[in-house]
Amino acid sequence: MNTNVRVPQFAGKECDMSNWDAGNCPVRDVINQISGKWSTLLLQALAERPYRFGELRRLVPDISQRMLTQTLRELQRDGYIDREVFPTKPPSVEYRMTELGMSLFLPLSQVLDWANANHAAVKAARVRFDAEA
Amino acid sequence: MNTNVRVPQFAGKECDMSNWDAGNCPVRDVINQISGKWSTLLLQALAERPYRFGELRRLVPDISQRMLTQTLRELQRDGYIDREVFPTKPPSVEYRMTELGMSLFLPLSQVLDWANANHAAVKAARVRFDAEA
DNA sequence: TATCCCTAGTCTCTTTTTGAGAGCGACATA
DNA sequence: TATGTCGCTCTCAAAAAGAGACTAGGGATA
Repeated sequence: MNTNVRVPQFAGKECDMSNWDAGNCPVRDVINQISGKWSTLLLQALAERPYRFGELRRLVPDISQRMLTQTLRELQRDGYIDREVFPTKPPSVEYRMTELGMSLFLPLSQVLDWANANHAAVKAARVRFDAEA
Repeated sequence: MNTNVRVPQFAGKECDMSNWDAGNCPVRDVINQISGKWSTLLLQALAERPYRFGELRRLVPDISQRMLTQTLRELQRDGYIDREVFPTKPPSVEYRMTELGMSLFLPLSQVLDWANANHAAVKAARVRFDAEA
């Protein structure tokens, strides 16, 4: 076993590459949850204001109920959102972001901004790649 | 069709929620690619220095060759990394980050830093959630 | 009164994605 | 001769995701 593993720098901090296996790496443990297909989308919505289940479903038209429930539960489990049930006649459930979720969304929104700003460049790269292949 | 859709703010910019379906949303188009299980991990590695295929495989022990090849191709297609083949006797292939990739990694590394810093809080939230369930 | 719809899910079934592992071809080492 | 190295690709099994039916209890509609 190699103990002299390279230690890459990013943003001034170290990341121990000797434990990049799933179990030990904090980054992977956190990122794997929020890197799902729907997670960032829901975080983006809930960062703006609280939403109810059905509202989120209509907001993201191509998510299935199954994945919406599941993704919300995972985000709740990791402490990014809260789930509040109101015992109205058709029962209603509201999801809202926590402090932790907001603190995550701060850097995350920078990435979303980057995506907006550089979408054209990415699309151009795809065209180039597909042309020469 | 509802044209008066709420427009959430994040980081001072607008995101048109009326096209949150997969085809039209720039954010989803960009994010969906880099939100794979392995993408951020490989970007993180290649942000530090160029790596060869086998090096990456050893660095991320639990990735399959299939997913490593596939994820690298996708990152290459979107213009984040370059692939250079050296016709040595056992052929060697080097992957290195592009300018575009580096510009993405700038905000992305902020999220990775957040993950490092808040791993404990996330784990605590999980324990709390699992206890009351 | 019978029928429908609303809510926030769960359950089942099918399709897509991922993982585990073999094979490849040319050359180096033991 | 046998085995290992390189960067893949291929096949088959397992896991994850998507589509859609079903639930309960009350309110509105016909």
